[in-house]
Amino acid sequence: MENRRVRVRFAPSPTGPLHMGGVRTALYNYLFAQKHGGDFILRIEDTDQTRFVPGAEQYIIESLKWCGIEPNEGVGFGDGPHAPYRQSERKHMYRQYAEQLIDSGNAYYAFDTAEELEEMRKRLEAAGSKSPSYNAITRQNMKNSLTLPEDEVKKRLAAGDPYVIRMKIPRNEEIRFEDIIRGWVVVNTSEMDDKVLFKSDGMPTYHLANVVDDYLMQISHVIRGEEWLPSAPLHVLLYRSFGWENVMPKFAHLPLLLKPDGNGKLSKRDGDRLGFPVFPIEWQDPNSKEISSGYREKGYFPDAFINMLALLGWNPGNNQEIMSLEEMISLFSLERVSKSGAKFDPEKTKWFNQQYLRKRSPEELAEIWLPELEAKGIKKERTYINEVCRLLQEKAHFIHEFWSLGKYFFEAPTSYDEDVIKKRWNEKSAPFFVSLAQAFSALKDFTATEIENCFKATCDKQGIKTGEVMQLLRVCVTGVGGGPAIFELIALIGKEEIISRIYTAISKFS
RNA sequence: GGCCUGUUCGUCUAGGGGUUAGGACGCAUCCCUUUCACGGAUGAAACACGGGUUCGAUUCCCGUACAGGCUACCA
Repeated sequence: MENRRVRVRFAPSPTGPLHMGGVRTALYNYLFAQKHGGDFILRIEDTDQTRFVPGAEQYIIESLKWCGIEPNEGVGFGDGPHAPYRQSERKHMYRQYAEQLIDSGNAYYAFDTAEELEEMRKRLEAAGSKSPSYNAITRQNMKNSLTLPEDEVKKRLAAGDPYVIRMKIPRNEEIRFEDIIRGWVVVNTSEMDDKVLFKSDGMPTYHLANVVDDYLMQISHVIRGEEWLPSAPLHVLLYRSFGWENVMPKFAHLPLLLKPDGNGKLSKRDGDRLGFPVFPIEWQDPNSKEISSGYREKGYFPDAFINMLALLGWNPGNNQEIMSLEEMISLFSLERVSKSGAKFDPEKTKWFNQQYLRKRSPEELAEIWLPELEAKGIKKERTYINEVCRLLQEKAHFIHEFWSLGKYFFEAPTSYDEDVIKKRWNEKSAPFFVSLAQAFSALKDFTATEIENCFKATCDKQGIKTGEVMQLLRVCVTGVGGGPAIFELIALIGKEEIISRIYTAISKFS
């Protein structure tokens, strides 16, 4: 049991787009599995038919693929020995386990209607109960197979009366388990209620399906969000009731992702309000048609996104922050996951993207940028675009900034930085630029060093300090006051075009 | 309300009975670049509070406060 094969799962329900917190949960599962040479399974928990959202499952699969954290077993990633991996397709498997629990005295049939349950809650509240629930005490006053005569139960079942199966939580017992991240957690069963395990629609609830599937799929570690911590004791009890204690997975409950400002967990609303995506890829709600932005569409690199996410609640113990997936795998451990929730920081996310942008080769960047250029009708040799990318990559956080940062690589400026012109352009400027243009046209090798030498020589000849005209030159050829190394830029754009741009500027400002 | 979990710079975090409490993002100043960015340097900035335990607690224990999660025939 101690040396059992590591098998973990990510088990979302397809009720909407996958939130970045969910992506992080998937990531930690993936890292853990890879680290230990184990399996990572994607299981779709669609036991609630009323909350099914078309497209959500496909969205989850596509998101994981984009992030590069692919399960090696499960829905959308190839069937393994435990197929199917969609709980709706496993429906027929659960009833027998619920019945097994009834036979062993750990569960019972309950026939109460929604109205009767509501009535019970009201009654208990009126009587001053702090937490009105269906439990060891209150179940005695309800309609279930513990209170009804045996033949009435049989009659009701035979008649097809709607029923649920509830867990019979024992009285006053301490349930304890050791969470890898949080240590020992102890809960008394008197705080727990008789949770529904099997619904009247013939589907299991999360609790039953989750435990049964984890058992059947031989899951060794359950790594999930902190919101599951309160129900973990129920799951432990379930393993015990089934007699599966010796193969019960180890638990690790991850801290939550919190909103950047104020308090509370990160929600879709925060993204809208503060202007950042909370989803890995774009999602369109099938009903409202409302679109939620995604990191992919916003121009984030998947590895930058994943790197940022990995460090939100985990750190490798050294000061390294930029890590490839491979490095994360080798460094990862659940013991180094922090206990407290982490506020998401959109600014740092941009920084991560910048780091990855700078690490990319100009060729890779060009490849990504190309469609945008083509859409703009730009036709340039690939080597030229590569060079533009090389010059621009130090200046940007995102590829989509390239165009506004460097469109002058493709077309002459149409506007000029007025502040620079106003400050620097004087009666000596026009003659200087005329002689500079002439000197440029005489150059045989139009290279950065030759251009620089030529520029300095012209300054000397005209008795002008380089500082007086350097930025003017930049504005003349690019229209803007800042940018990449000026002489490299000029060399790249090319002699003829540069000379023409200089003459245009002279006529404009004189 | 009840139960569970948590609390180190504004944020992500390292650390851990004796430290100048370290790093990163962001911010500020300076250097580099006659630009912008990058890079470099410097700076402001934290152990929630109160009791214990101890020679000594930010670190261990207990309370309090605050925060979050859960409290469905949702997951």
